[in-house]
Amino acid sequence: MLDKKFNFQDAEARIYARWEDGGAFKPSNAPGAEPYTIVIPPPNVTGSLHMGHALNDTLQDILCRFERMRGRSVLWQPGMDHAGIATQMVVERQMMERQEKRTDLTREEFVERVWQWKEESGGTILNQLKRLGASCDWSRERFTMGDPHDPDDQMVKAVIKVFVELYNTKKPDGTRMIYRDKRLVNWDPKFETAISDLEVENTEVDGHFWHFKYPLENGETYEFPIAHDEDGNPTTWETRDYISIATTRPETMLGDGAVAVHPSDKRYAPIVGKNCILPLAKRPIPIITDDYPDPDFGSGAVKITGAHDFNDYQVAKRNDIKMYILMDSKGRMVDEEWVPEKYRGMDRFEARKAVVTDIDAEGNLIKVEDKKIMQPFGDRSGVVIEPMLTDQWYVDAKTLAGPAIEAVESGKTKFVPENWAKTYFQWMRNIEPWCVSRQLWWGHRIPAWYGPDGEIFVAESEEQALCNAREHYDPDVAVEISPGDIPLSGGSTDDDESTTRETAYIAQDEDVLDTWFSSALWPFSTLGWPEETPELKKHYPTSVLVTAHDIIFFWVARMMMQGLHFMKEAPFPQVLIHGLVVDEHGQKMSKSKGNGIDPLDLIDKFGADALRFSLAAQAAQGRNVRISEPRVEGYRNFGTKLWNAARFCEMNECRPDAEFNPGAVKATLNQWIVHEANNCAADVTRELEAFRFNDAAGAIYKFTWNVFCDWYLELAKPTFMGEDEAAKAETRATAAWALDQILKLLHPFMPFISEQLWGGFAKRGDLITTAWPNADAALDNAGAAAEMNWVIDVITAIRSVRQEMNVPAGAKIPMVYSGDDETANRMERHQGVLSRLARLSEISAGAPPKGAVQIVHGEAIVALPLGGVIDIDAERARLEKGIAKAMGEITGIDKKLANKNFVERAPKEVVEEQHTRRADFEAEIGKLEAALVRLKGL
RNA sequence: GGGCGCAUAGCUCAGGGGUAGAGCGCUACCUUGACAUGGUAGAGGUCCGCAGUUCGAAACUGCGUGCGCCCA
Repeated sequence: MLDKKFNFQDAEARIYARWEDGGAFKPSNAPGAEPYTIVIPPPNVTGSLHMGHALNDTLQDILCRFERMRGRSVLWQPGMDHAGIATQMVVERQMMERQEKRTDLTREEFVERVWQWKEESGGTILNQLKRLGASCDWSRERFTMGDPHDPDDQMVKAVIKVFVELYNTKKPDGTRMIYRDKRLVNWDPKFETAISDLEVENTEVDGHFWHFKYPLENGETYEFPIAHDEDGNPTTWETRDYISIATTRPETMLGDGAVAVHPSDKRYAPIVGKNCILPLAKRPIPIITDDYPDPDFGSGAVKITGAHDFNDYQVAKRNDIKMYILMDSKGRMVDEEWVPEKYRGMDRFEARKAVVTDIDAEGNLIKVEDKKIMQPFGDRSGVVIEPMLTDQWYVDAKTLAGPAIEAVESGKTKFVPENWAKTYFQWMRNIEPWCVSRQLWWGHRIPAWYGPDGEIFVAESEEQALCNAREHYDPDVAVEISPGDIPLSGGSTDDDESTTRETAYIAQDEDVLDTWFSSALWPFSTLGWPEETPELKKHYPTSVLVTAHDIIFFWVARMMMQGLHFMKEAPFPQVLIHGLVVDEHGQKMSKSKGNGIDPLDLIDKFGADALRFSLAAQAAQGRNVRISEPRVEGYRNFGTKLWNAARFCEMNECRPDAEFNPGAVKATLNQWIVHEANNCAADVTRELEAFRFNDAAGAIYKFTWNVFCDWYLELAKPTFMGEDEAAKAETRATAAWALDQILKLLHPFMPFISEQLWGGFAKRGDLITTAWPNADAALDNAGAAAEMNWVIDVITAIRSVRQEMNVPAGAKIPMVYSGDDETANRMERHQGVLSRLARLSEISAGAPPKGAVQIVHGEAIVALPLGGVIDIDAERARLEKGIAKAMGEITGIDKKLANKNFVERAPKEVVEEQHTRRADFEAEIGKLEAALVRLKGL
């Protein structure tokens, strides 16, 4: 006997272990099983499960379980990425607590610490995924940094190979697919590394707008208009010996290389081409024209700081303006001649204050305005990002993007919903060179070595780099790896060498690769690439990628580019973009808002099944998922409902029968539930195939609760309690079969409770690997459906009137019906359930007795003689309300039918339908009016 | 400034050229032998506004309003 409720706390871990130990998560080797593959969007090794993961992984698990039951050879490939900055940050913070600094250690020692940390505390998220029920093949777990104990780890090999191959690929113009360049990057002064655009969060903050005077060189003056008439023509001028500029970042003025105005701006025409003197630095800089300045904004003149502003950088490049680097890696003013001594070494914010004060002291501060400004922050560090001119490695993303765009344009890869293709195209078509170097210690070290002459040797190994270098240098020169960090130029003879050969020392690049550089290879590196493994052959391309839209740029785009380049085929034919998980008010969950809900808490409280079902049931395409406790609680209740239905089945000895043939049942009730279950299977299958998780979940929910529990089991009760052993046996077997259908269809959504109930009834294989129920048109039975729906409607109508007439719920009352032969037959056949569910004392045929409440049900009239208890006024009102409603419908229909255009142009069936409806309402009114007449006869 | 999306019951949302739906909440009644994490019945809607297409628009198109998100 089942307990009163499902004890998920005990069951979940036990069931999960059984699946895993039984090998259910491994791709099957069944002959003919088509592969079905999903690579997990690798969570960050430092991360823990949040709602976004819960949704993402629930949807993937639903698909995997669904396809596994459909007989596919399913591989859900799990693993994590090494999250360069985040991980380094975590380990450094841990060291800080012990009063240690990263720089106290050598690079090797620090990296060793990171690995140690990973062993001890990394990857908690993977265990959390197990609690969610994720059916990943854990034996294939991969990590973007590879396995440190395996010198031949191909996760590492893959990254190096990709880098080297891209470097060695020269385009027709002679440039390489990976190259080194000096460009403006987002610099994070806290982590002292470049970061990607996507790791920058722009936030509006309260700032200031400082207006400065830049005096003209040699005391030049010009007439500047200060008043205009209605047509905008200047009417008053003043003589100026300066140009007015404004900035939100005053400290950058020390790096100005020019002042730009719009070529059409007449106000400044007289001084274009002349110089002004940069305050403080006392450097003459030119006044130039460029389309960038907006004449209507501020003074219309813009200072150009090419090395510290993305817009200015473009202007400076266009106009060949000198760029002055102002800050070091920590954001402190540099010790360079163009920075006045006073500011050197100052922090950038300190320098800002000093610059403003000093310009004011010079009399060149015009005014300060309060202004909302968009400020870039590092999403990990939280500090203000500084645009900086640095040397970095770049991937020629533009070239890689070509095939990636084509794949989506041609439909080889489809976004679901397809709207997201626009976002993808917008990003891809405007793609910038991809900066892949990071100034960190944790990550894949860039396989590039520098020689003393600046020559770069990119190679898959140190040995190969040496080899390349030996070819490059004069045969007389010995080539060795530099013992220090910096390549030693030339060098003297070695002490212990008897030769007098010169030695060229080469040294490896200090930097590491962007984490996404390795994540981009995930769909093939995890399958064994660059080896030609059987897994790679079988599971690439994967079947679908499931992710939220916020990662389209980060990851989807990059996997498309690398997959197409190295595998010559897109990594997935479909990209399913699901919504974000937000709180019950629609707000994005975030730590700072404190509105985050921990999925583990919900699992503890309501079980993994309830959480999963909540997420799936709300995962409508194009919508965010709002999660709230009451909702999850509701689906926990759904599980309990199912549990109790199963318990009821058990009590009534409904045992699954392997020989049972649903197409051969005799009782209408059983034919009907077979029909309904079959429809449900069709619905769930269709919706899952189309990624409409909410509709799939809705279909199984409705069938379970509103069809099977509310009606089938109730309608079956008289049979279970009756004497007809044959009917009892058939109904028992049918109930067991229908419950089995429910368990199978529900399994992808609620794997634990379904598996538990499946195993609770009979000794048979695990549900997880049981065949999915395919809909079978032969099981449709419209006749049975019509009859049972009629029964249900009669019961509902009687119940409704009982409540309305305040008949005590427990009281049994007689019913008298009149109608045609079919009605009589149905009343006869279903009298048991009618009397039970409508609480009738007897059922008889005949004219409605006096003093009876009368229900018009299709062609039949169901009368309930209530004797003295009936309130004649209330009954009259009830009947009149029914008449009024039907008349209202008829009025509407008549209006349509009176419209010539409708009758002539609407499809025949639609017109016909209106006639039928009208006749039905007409008949109903007739019956209701007759009922009124009888009522008056009381 | 560019792009995307949303507006349907008190709340959260499905739906979709002809007849308006769910969950939660609310009201009343019910401890009937699976289930009170339950049952039965009910109240509740100018489907944001305006115009167009159409025989017919809540649905399709355009404009407007309001609210989100992304990119500059």
